[in-house]
Amino acid sequence: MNFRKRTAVCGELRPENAGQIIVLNGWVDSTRDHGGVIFTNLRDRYGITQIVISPETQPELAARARELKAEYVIWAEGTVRMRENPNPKIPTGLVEISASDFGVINTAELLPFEISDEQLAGEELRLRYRYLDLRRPALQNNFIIRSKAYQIIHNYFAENGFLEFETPVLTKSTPEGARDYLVPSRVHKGSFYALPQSPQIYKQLLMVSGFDRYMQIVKCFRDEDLRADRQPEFTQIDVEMSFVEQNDIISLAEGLMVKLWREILEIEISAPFRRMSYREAMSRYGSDKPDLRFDLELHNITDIVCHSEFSVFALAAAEENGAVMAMNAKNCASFSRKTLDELTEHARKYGAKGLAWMKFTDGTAQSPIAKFLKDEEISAIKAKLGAEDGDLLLFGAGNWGKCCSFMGAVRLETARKSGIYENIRSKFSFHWVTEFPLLEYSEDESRYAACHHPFTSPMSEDIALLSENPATARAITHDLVVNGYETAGGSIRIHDNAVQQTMFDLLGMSREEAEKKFGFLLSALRYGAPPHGGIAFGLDRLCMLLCGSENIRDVIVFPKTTSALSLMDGCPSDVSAEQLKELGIMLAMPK
RNA sequence: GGGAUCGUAGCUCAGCUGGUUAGAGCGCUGCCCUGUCAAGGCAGAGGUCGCGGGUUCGAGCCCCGUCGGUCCCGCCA
Repeated sequence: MNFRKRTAVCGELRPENAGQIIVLNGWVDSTRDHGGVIFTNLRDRYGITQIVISPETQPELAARARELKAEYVIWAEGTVRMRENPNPKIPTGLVEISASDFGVINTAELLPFEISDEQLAGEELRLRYRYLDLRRPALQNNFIIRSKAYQIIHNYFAENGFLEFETPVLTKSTPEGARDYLVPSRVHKGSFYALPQSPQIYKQLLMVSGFDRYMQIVKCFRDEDLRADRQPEFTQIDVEMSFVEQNDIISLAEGLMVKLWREILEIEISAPFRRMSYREAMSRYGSDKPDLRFDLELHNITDIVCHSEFSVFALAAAEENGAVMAMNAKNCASFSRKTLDELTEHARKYGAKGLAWMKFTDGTAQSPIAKFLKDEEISAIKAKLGAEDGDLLLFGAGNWGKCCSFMGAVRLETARKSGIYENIRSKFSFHWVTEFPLLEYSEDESRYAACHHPFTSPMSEDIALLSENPATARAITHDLVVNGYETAGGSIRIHDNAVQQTMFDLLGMSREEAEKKFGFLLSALRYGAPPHGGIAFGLDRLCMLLCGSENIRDVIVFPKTTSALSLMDGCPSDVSAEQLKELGIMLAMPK
């Protein structure tokens, strides 16, 4: 043993410990040498404790203390005592350790950046040295929260009679959904496993097996481009239940949210959460995952402007599924021309051709399109949107769905630009979006694709629509939206083989193909499948919200960059020719 | 696949319209200092301006390409 083992940690000492002789282990956070007195802050994951050495009475100790550098690992023994000058900024700030001895356990080279939450180094550098960045108290706190969440989740589901399973990671590639990560088989050259996008089919099969209540905290993999809230490998809380209807799944999920927020943040959130249909979410907020911490609702003014002389409005209104949508940005008449241009540019990114605006000041409407609108049209619009002096109205026109979604993007951007965002940072909103369309038509592939996944049950009242007008059929789905993030999603599944076959038919999948890809599931559905459904939570996004972060990398220990690289270990990387040969793989694109 | 933006000292950044020897704060090194906690004072070291090419009498700055970070669109059952 080359060090004195700690008898306390750096975050725990308080005035009541005064007089005790203790030993601390930790990292040198900083040293302040005043000549006549030397202070060293020792840090571990529990906190920071100040150690004091007095050169006058401890010349040998002081000489060694002057050799200490940032991030050395040391042990220090001493007496806890009250400080002459307390530091109210840290929990241990009332006490300090008067050192009697210390030793260096390990030295550290000069770090590539300072371990500090105050001024962050570039993210590229911090990712390259992720193990050092993870020493930062703010990041450590995120993983302490994440760890608490694991415990709460396991307990919650255990208390509710759920069994935990581990489903395979080497699985079968399926045609629907995201791009798969593939793993070549050595034994069967030319064949591949896929890493799971989610354990969807396995959990359904466990229902057929009679396990009734399944849960798993599980890694999932999707080979798609990254975002601030999306990583190629991420963690789901995967849940499936038998003999249930949608309400059972929803209330179970609500119970978990209440418990997480209560036990981690000491915030009481009220359940049941508000529910709205997909159609309502799209038409009122322009998003299937609206942020309901603020209003800025969209209004359909197609009826008011359908005969307008402003041709953009009139043409959109005349179009099939066309619409003119408007939003009242309260008190935003002060937006500059530049800000309005930026909003328009933002709308264009989401497929808008343009964005019209109208400001109300001193009782008059000021707008580039005012000259095309009749007074009665303007006053009808004003009345419908409740516009008053100081308000800014924003208008979008076009296909209803597209129009709603770019206006939804404008809604969020307006919230950011108006300062609404600043006031809602510490708020939380939870709500459900249900009744998603079962299918959406893919222009690219000239066929329907499942909105959720191909095993999602249609609403019973919409089953007839599957043959008449598939695009209008709704599914029994439930998405949990927290602060505008899709935090969980699920559905009641098809437990009837005939309905499942109908789905595959609609997806343009031949009987042979369906049999080849999903035959095992179709078989299972013929051997006594209970009605079942479930939900999967994005654990990383949940943790991000609990940590008050807007970036998923803050809650993933070793994340990838936007280009899916791991800067720390340098993957993905070359493999040897021997490895490739063993797998029967030849590269078509040698570097 | 596309758009925006960034890359200058170990770190965070400034660097004007292209013009002499590229700056600041922090950190680092040395010295001083008895109560700091972003300690303070004095002195010092430290630069392939991401990389490659081009324009120009002259490029950190302009142009083309490329690599990397971030954010977004598409994509993400």
